[in-house]
Amino acid sequence: MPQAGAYHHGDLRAACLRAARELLEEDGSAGLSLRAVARRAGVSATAPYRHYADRGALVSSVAAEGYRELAEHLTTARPAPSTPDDLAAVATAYVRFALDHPAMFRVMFAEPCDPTSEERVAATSAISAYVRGIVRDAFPGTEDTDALSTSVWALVHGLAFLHLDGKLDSSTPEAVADRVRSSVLALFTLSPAIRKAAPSD
Amino acid sequence: MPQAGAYHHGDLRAACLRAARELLEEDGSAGLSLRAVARRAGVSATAPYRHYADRGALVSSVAAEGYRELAEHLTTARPAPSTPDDLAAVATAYVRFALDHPAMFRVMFAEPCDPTSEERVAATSAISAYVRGIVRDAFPGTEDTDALSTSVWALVHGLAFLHLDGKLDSSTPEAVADRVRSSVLALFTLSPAIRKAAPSD
DNA sequence: TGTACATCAGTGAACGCGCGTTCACTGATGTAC
DNA sequence: TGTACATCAGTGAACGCGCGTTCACTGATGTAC
Repeated sequence: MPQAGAYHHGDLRAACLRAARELLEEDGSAGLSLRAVARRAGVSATAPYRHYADRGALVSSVAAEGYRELAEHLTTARPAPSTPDDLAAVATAYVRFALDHPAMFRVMFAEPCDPTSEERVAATSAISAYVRGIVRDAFPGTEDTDALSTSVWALVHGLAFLHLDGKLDSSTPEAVADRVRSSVLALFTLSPAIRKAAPSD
Repeated sequence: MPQAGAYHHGDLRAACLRAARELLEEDGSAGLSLRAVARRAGVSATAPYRHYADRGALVSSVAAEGYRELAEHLTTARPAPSTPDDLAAVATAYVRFALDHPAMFRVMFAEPCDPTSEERVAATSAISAYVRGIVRDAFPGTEDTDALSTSVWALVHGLAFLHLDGKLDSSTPEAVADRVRSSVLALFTLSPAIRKAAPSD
């Protein structure tokens, strides 16, 4: 019996993923094309069809890999986050990832591809579970952890895209980090004004 | 002297914008192509070049129009927002706009086009000024209004994209509205837990 | 008022491009006897 | 161990597509005298 995928090329499936990654790193505004991936992998334009049903399947795989890398990047930043401060650090890491890998980030989120791909769904829900975990640890008294987790993810995700799309200045890493940090913390230090303005909500 | 743009076609510049809008409304996942716009406007493929330097210029104009519409949509939702509750309503309107006009929203934010276009810059800063205004009114005691405004915008923007990209369920308008509402408010009702967890921040 | 001219919005053919996907194929690898 | 066969990864030509942009042009409109 063959070692999985060790026929002619070696392992074209993995090689395609690697090639796709390289292309995305090299051109931050690139779209991902099957042909370009094949070219980069040193293989005919149609070879990838032996491993991916169509372009969408490749994109989904690349995206799934991106989610895993993002998750890893976040846990590296703070292995056991448990305070608002840790949360801010993780938020910064998220935005940093987006800015350091813009094309990949767009493939992960902006590329319209099969939203039911198992790999993608699993990878995405891993991220939201991760965020939920941090929020639970950082704010143990919270009633609706799910709502708060969504808020946090959305806040950070929005910061990532606003920077990525040039709506917020991202010329230096420090400026970005400061903004992310202060944005995250600003929401958490609002309390006095809020409680006065909306006592019944 | 001619009435501005009233030569052969009437006003092709405006007709192109209208055509672009129609195309974006009809196909929510459409990219915007010069040729498709020309076709829809009933004009040869090259006619738009009399009015736009290139594709990017058209896209910038369309995006600018989108920003203006978004702003209008928000002020219609709450003409004089001044409470956290108003803020939640405006947030919901923002996300609703994104979901009702997905292709337009992507052109406005995800389409890589000239970020220095005067029209675009003006329209974008109008939005951020608007958000800042609400935040100032809703939370008069806030120290760093800019940071808080950025947070609010990012939160809402992130919610818009996470829904748009299928990371959050958007099957019914009510579900979306509830989630946006509770996400926005969750951040504002966090205070007790936060202050306990991060007294020195 | 009428004519000659300049302007310039819109045309249509053509360019070269990269794309996703199909198809019949080839040739290396693995398998049965 | 050796041979015949089946499998299947990768090939290469071809399809039809839509795109952005160029160019020399045409013909309607506006202007000067």
